[in-house]
Amino acid sequence: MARYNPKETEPKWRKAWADADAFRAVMEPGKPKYYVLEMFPYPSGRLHMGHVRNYALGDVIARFKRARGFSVLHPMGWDAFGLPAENAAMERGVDPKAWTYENIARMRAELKELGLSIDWSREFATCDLSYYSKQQALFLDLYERGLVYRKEGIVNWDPVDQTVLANEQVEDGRGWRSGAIVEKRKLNQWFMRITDYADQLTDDLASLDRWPEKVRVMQENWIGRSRGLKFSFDFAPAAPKGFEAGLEVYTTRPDTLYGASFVGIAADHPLAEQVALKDPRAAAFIAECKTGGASQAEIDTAEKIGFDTGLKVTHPFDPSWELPVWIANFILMDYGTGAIFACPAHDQRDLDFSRKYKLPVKPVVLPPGEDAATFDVGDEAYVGPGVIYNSDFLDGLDIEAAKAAAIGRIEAQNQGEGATVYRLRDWGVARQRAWGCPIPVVHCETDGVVPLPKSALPVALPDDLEFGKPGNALARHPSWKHTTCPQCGGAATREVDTLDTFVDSSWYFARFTDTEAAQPIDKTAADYWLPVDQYIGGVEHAVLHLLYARFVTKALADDGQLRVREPFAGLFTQGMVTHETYRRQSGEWLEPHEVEVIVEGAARRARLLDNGADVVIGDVEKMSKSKKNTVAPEEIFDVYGVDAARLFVLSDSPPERDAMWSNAGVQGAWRFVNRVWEEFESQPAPNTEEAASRGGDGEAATAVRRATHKLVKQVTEAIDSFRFNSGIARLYEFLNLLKANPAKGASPALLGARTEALSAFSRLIAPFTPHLAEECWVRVGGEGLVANAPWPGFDPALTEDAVRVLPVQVNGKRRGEISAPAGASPADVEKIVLDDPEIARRLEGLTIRKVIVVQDRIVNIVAA
RNA sequence: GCCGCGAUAGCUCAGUGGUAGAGCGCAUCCUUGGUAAGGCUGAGGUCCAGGGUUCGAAUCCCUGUCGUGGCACCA
Repeated sequence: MARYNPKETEPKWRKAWADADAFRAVMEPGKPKYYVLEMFPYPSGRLHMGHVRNYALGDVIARFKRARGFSVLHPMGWDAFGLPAENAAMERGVDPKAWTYENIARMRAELKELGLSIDWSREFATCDLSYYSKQQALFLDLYERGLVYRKEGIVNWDPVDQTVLANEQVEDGRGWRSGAIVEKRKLNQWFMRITDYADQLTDDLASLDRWPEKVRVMQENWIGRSRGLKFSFDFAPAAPKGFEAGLEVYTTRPDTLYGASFVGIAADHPLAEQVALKDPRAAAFIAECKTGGASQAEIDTAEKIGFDTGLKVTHPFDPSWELPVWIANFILMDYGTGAIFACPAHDQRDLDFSRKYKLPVKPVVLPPGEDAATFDVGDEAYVGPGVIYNSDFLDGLDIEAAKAAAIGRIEAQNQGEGATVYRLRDWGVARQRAWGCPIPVVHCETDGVVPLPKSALPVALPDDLEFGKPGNALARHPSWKHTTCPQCGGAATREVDTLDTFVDSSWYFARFTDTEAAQPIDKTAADYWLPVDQYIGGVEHAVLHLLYARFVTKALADDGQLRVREPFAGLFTQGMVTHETYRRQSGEWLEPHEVEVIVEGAARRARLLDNGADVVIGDVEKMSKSKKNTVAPEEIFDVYGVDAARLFVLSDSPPERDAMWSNAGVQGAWRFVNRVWEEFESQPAPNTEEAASRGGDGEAATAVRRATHKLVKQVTEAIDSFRFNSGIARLYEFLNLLKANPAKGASPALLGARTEALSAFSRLIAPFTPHLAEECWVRVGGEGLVANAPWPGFDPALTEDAVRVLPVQVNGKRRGEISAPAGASPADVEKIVLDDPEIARRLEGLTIRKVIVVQDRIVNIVAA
């Protein structure tokens, strides 16, 4: 008997799919559509196990939906602009474009080896002129709608990558790629008005019922909508210059206004700067605030410090009540108005500050059950519910009513109004990099910033960029930027900034619906295919990419270019692929293939393959180059075949959790592949006589038939609910059942049942191990490709057993079992139970209080 | 600090009110012309802890412990 040979069969079937053009997506009116998309890869040049898992997961869905009769779109492309290409150019003197396209070629070959059901005719890279020129047209559309603008602003500057970063790209005060401490710089910058959509982006999260709750919460927190009151304090006696209108503050707790203790402003507030001009001590204090570290740990532990400006403001509800104005280091200029009123009794930060500087602390919210005469806050601010007191006209109200009343009074006094404030800032989209989509705008001495007309597109990148030194190679190109102004015809220079690569990825899913269209987006194709029914990728994009894509989709919908207002109806965030780590005694990391793991009973140890030296087995961690705990997919494909690798990453754990790669695990999957093939080979080739005898009686045949129908049901449900690992577990079990009912010596009835079973089985494994499935499908006499075969159905009647074995409990303890027909009435079952001699023996001397029969499940007798 | 998630066999995980399961690993035995293999059989579990609801709890509720992810001086 021939061992299953993936090296022969796998390429053969990939060729068969390509020859048949099996995965071309076609718009078919009257047929339900399904758009499956995995987050497209950055062409780093190497496929890693994370990719294998991501694309295998998507492929299961795509193949399953195809078999279920959907018209499926499952495309692939490349997120190809970005810094790594420029870094490679700088380090190795290669051309970023050539480097990128070579990487794409290599990764495409590796991806194709995975046997994915992808429509490769739609492939594109974001660095293709045919893509980014369309993006330039979209940029102009958004510019025209006022959603793109330019302003001087303080930006995050990454000194290592020499570029501006969006807020979302700064983590703990460091650049998300370089890890360098981010500096604040004042620059002219391009922004997209994502804040215009802050409300929609928050509200529409509720409609994304097939998104993980976790991601929705993260986006909601990121947008950070809060409702409160903006109002101005009047100065007493006289306002400083420029503040005649008062000092504007924002609060979410207007109900606690009578607990006010002081007013605080950020160190970089304009008023603080003005005070510093006259008072050197204030200037020194502000300088001190700026020396604090940027990392989260430093911010957390930073002590609250303040400086009394000597200025006073009057309380809005009592002109005779004066409050001091302090500069405080814990107030942020870029949130709200950069100024607050402090109510220490009900805000921990204000309380810490007030205790330190001996400022008054007056509680105004009385917790339930406390006595107004004795209640006091110690060192812990009270932020819970309660009744307002010590607060004049607000006394006796609950918190929500008091908020409304206070806002009403402020509005009546014309001192301010209820306001909604967001944490979200506008999206800075310009990058000072050459390997990106050029911004289609020129700078003219006469006309200023002038967008190009669409007829002047595309603005192509030059092919002869010099990457010898850091900085923007586009800016220092000798001729590229020199052009003429489309308005006055005079000399002008091109914008040398390029777009953030997150712009590239915020509409690519729409381009996939028609990659040939002259317009950026073909309305007919987009209306047919969008939204993406199932989007799959890493949770690390929960905020950045997924928020930008939602914003751009809404903006394009408002521009009439898209019908959908949300791009991704379903989102699945898969876990990472992890692996054990290994180190020498000296602490150096070791690659898995340098190590031999030895199992001794329950214990495991490891040694170096070279010289047998002891190796320390470390924690299981995400595969990473730095810890050397990676396994190259190519090497696995070579040894075990693609199907075994796919099967293992899919079977190991639930898709949303981390999957631990292990050699033993992939070997197990490989053994399964072989055992499956063995089972198909042991079955006599189908002929009409046997096909006619399908079904029939005989206990084994019936058992196999029932198990088959149950299996179809279980696997179908498992795939539908993204529990691929448990679907595969059922397939493992089922194979064991087939082995227990072998073809050798089987009755015609059993052979028939086996034929039915194997036919279903070959289709059920197709989403997971597509090559093996094709081979099995041929063996079982299937017509055409299993990739085109319909999903097996099941007979619900056959998924249930006719006779049930019911456990019998006495007082909750299992005391025996009885057999009863499925669906037997409680009275009938009770009779069977009470007639059972073993049960009767257990009940001797006891009085039966109650008999509980759960149909087809269990019987419990309560007795004393 | 706030919001999640998890804890079930040695490992990775199913099981969401009704007899505690799978794969891998481990052990015994068989096969030694599927052989960097295959097969039979088996051992192995206070379902994290405590309390509650229930005839009945791994499952529902409460409290706690440990691990893990995200957010965070956001007024």
